[in-house]
Amino acid sequence: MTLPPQADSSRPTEAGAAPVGKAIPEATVVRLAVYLRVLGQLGEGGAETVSSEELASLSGVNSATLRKDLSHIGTYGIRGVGYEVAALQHELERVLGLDHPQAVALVGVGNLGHALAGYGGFGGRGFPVTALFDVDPELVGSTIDGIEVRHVRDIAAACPAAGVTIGMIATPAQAAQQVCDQLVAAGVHSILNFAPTFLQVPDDVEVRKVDLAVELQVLAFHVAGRGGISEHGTTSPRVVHGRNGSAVVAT
Amino acid sequence: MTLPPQADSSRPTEAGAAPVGKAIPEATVVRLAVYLRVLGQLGEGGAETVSSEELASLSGVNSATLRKDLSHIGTYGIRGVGYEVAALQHELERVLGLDHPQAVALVGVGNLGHALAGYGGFGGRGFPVTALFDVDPELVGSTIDGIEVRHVRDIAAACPAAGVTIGMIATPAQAAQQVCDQLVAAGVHSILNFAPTFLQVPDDVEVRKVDLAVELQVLAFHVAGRGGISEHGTTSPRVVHGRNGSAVVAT
DNA sequence: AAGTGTGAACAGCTTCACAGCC
DNA sequence: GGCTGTGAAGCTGTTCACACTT
Repeated sequence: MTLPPQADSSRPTEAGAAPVGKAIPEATVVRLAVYLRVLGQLGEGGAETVSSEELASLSGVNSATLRKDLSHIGTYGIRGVGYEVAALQHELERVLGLDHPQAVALVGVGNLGHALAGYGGFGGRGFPVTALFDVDPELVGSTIDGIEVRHVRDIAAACPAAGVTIGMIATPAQAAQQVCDQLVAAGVHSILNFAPTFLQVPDDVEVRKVDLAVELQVLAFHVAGRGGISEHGTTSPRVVHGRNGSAVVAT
Repeated sequence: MTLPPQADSSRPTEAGAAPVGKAIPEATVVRLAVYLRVLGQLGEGGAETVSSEELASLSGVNSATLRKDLSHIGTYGIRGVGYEVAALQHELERVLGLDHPQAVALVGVGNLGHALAGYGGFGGRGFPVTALFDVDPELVGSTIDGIEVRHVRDIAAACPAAGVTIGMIATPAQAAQQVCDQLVAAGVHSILNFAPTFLQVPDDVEVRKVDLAVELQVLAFHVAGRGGISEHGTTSPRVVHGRNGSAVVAT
């Protein structure tokens, strides 16, 4: 067994016709999502413009990093002033593909899955959960927030019908690969994996993983005394510390 | 498929006296946790030794990366043979600080928090949840899996008493910073943050973040067509595959 | 005066390639 | 012969520093 040695990070591959010239680094994409959230909070707070310094600080990154990130998507700042909150927000939404909702399918409605299904945050933010699957006879047929839980074997049929573009796997590890294969067969090319296993997928499928056990173990490592300390993020930024206290975010 | 990485880096800072000579890169620590899981599976399967090639492939990384990672913690391989599964497993547990349990406090027992509290996986893996907190009067006083939910204001008193070393924040964004400050005041130096906000903490506190909205947005970006495609991991590794497993879903 | 955009320096992590040991 | 351990090379992403704009 072996595999394609692919090894890179950002790919030069241009899959679609994006209005952007070059490829955007993965690390940058992650931060763009963070900036977008902060911009939303700033907008609610009534701010019209923000400086790179301020936006960076609220996002937990270095201001040079932020400016470079934004330079990847074009130039939307005003020298001497900063960025227009609303304009930048819309631009980021467009780049991230949030201008139209992405239907999500959730497989595995056990403990964690059930919580994810009921987690209102998704639907409101452009990620409506439109399909639920499980194998447990007790669950299949029941409904959660108005969505019926169907049997995993229906994935191939139900996902396309529901317009699903993103799949979330919250099953036990042993089942994850199989479920993943079914999602892929159903045309789902983006998967968020909560199961503690490495998923093998074709080259045109994107998998992101959230592994709670690993997160805790990394923290344990730091508790044990080794390692430096800083604000890392799984998803988040680099380091940077801030100052303790002050600066409260609006939300 | 491929994949890059992550989001964080490492710090040179040496916080404690570890038996290891140099500092271990953050990226390496994350992968060590992954290797440990795979070793556990191999051990259950009866394997005595593994080659770097096999372990790497099952973990989704390049074999050279794996060997370099292990070289950071000393030399436990046998040239011409591979690694002893059990020995390496114990060594990794030791390095990650898993030889004694880390008590976890969970703040925010709403939707997600409740699922995390009930998620049996933690206690069994050395991370017993020993304290729960919330502000909702409906929840305070109730018990989940035998643990009483206490009011957030008791954090400072209850955490030290329960021997808490790791805190998990699953509150709404607006409350997160305040809760974080209280955990820090209670002596908790390692925090796993599920709230969508950047937490400001003193230099000696480690924060890791899990942001579901960001994960979905990054996936949306790929659905939208930009970006290369690969197996990324929030937490996870690089590439390479494992084998397709059979097994049925159990939930 | 203030703040963006960016070339260039820097740092860290990954991969190669091979010497050395079993 | 097979496989680990590791110096060296290659990359990617981050940070600096400053020219340029408003």
